[in-house]
Amino acid sequence: MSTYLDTGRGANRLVASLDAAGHRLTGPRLAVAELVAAREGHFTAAELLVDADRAQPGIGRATVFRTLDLFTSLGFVERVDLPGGDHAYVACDPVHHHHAICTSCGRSTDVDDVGLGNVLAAIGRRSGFSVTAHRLEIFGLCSACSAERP
Amino acid sequence: MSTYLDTGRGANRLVASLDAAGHRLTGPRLAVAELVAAREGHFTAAELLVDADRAQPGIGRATVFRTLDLFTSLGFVERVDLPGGDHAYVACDPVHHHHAICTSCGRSTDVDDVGLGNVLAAIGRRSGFSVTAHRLEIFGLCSACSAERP
DNA sequence: TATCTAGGTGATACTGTGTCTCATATGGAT
DNA sequence: ATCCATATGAGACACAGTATCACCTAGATA
Repeated sequence: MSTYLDTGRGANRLVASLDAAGHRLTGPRLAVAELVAAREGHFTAAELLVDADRAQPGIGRATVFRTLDLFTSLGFVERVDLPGGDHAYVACDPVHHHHAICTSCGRSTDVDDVGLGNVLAAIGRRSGFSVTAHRLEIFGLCSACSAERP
Repeated sequence: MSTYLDTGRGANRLVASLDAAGHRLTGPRLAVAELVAAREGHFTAAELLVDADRAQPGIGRATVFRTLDLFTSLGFVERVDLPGGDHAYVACDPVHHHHAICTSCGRSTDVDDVGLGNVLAAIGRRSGFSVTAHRLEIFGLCSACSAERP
């Protein structure tokens, strides 16, 4: 779970990032940042829209999507595709990593590349494919949930 | 690239699969199967709809989607998510594997699990996560395209 | 071969996500 | 305090995918 979008200490990072990329720090952006940070695990655009409307009535639908896009491009949020094919978003650290998504509670854990690089290199060697990007999503039960239902 | 949906020899497999699962072999299904097999690499639903309308005018939009769903559940087709976030489909073998998608020509190559199992096991061990499913998509240049533009 | 029926189809309307446009508002540089 | 590029909100739009429902047909049965 990320802390990069938390209000307080974490917000500094967001502000710095927006600033560095020449984006303004606006009310709606802060509001969306707080809503995203408040969410445990992944959420759909629809859920966030409901949140946004409750937290700050009058915030535009387009603005929420735009902000989500912006945060995605800054790496604070990532789009994931659930096993069912639905789209969702998760707050995360702006460094390369992957998500392990709990199918029970919905929370996501960031995991690093533990050896995946080698796997991709092996694939490239075998197939002549020159790998430039990849996406790995992992689904299962987080430690808390698998303890609960063994 | 798969041969499972090819007409001729490959169609046997499709027929057998439909039959085994208690599905009928109908005209529209064969037509869609041929269109999918004729496509090199991934394609969007929209593209297939255009194809379908050209190949067999009168074929219903819903039928194409239904057939795509059916083939997906049989494993002959898989949904992939392009880097841009768009959905696409690819014809493929009905065994567990991953796709390496060429960002230049769009063709996809099936790759097997070369060591990914170990990676997932390592992730599980580290994080206490009990992995039940995963999705790996690889993007880059296929051998032909990377030879062309070095 | 004729009959029967569960499963499949096409037409159409609908839902939901995400985008576009454009007039208005505002952050933050000066 | 002023100014203007950037951001916003409203609402129309585009598109993917689903639901419904009357009709049709593959293929099992007799």
